[in-house]
Amino acid sequence: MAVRGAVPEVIWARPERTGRGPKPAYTRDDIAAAAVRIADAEGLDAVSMRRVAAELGCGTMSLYNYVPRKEDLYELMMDAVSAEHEPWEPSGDWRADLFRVAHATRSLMHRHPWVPRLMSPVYGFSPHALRYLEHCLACLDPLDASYGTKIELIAMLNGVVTTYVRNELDTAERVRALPWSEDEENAMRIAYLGGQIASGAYPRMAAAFREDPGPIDLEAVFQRALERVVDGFAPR
Amino acid sequence: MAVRGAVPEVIWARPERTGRGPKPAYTRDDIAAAAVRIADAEGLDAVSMRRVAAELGCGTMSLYNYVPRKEDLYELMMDAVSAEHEPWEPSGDWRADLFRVAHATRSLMHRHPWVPRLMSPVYGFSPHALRYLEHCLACLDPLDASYGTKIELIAMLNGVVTTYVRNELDTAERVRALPWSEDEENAMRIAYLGGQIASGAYPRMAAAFREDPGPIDLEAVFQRALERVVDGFAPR
DNA sequence: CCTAGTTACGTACAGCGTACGCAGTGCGCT
DNA sequence: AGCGCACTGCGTACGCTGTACGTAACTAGG
Repeated sequence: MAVRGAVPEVIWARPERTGRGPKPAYTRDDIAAAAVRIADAEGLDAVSMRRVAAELGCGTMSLYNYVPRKEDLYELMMDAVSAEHEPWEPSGDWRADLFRVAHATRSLMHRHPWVPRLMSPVYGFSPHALRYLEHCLACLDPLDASYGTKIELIAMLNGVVTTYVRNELDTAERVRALPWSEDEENAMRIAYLGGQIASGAYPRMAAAFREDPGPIDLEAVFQRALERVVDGFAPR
Repeated sequence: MAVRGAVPEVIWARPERTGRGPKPAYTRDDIAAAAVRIADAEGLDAVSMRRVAAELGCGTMSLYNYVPRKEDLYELMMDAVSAEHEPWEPSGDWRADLFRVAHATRSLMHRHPWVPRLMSPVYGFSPHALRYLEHCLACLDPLDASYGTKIELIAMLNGVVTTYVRNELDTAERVRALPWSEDEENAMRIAYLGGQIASGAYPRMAAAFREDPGPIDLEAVFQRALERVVDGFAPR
């Protein structure tokens, strides 16, 4: 009896090729790459089984031979982008190495703006995600702490990076679903916010808006956030 | 000419009642409460325009008189749960007050497990979200820092709380969409992870798993994370 | 060689967001 | 007072989604 449809099994435990029957026309990498290409160009919501199949040039239902559920397609996508994280030799300065990893993750998310939306611990155990985690732990070898603490630190740093970049990209990613332009979206939100502030109901918010911050350097704000998190864990 | 369908306007700027025509049968609060009830009981994906209309006892398209787009329904839901955040008189100990806010947010998310998935800066400017933000700033009055820094701190703390609770609830929320049970899901992931670790390709991960952490106290891990973030901002 | 298991793919179904048309209602203006 | 218009309520319909299922072609193991 052939295994049809979804079955309780991680996609990575499924062999790509079993030996019997015709040779598969595509690899998992082909499929993941096609899905990533669509998500990069048209947003995550454009990634449908039909659309990916069309991108590959096969029938919709053929895709289900490779990917039992849409959820598994997301898992392939997240693993594919994790593969962009090429591990390097740790320098011995764990703090600097951690910052380097964080900046690499941020730029990865800028290349693939849908990643923050998909970020979840359940995708943290794909082959390339494990390689990434192992590399982070290698960077932390010089730090004298338990693995439990190190993993807490990595999780928190990843969380902060994700949150931060999500805030950077959120409107940009969601604007695709809007029936109007990003400018109109921003204009209307600012107009409403201005009205609320002017109402006097939120005096501290009003004061915050009056405070002149000077030019905002997103890169600097990000770096500052990273340093604060790391300092909270291991004060210098 | 009547305003039909979506128009570039925040839902909060739309008056609930304009004076002309028959009296609306429902208030925004009714609608938000119905949607929240469904999301709490059956998960966020069960919240569809049809389902909410059915819950209210009206035709699907009648809902569009109140809520121009589904996105606005989410905005109503997020404001409705923000309203559960009743501001209190700050104690003068901003650190303790911040922790109290964070714990309240965490327990709110446990009551409404779909909140982390919806958490986004764009919902941060609804009436009750503004009230919440103003209250956080009030708690930070004793802290000698610019409003810019204070807002960075609040944003980071909220981000950490969201990330943390999302990790707690993620599988539980997503298990509803799975064609198998949560136990099977966990079992298969652990089985795969165990195999990978045993392969020897991830020595530090393997060491981390051999390390006996003793009983894990989620509450303590959470509190520790909060303290680390706050310490990173304002070392004692 | 045979046959079981696999690939490929068309059809079909239930559900989604929502555009549009029309009937009925009651406020505001003349 | 009464006309007209803005509004509410709602049924229908369109294009989209994930995916269950049936069928035909193919190929490797016994």
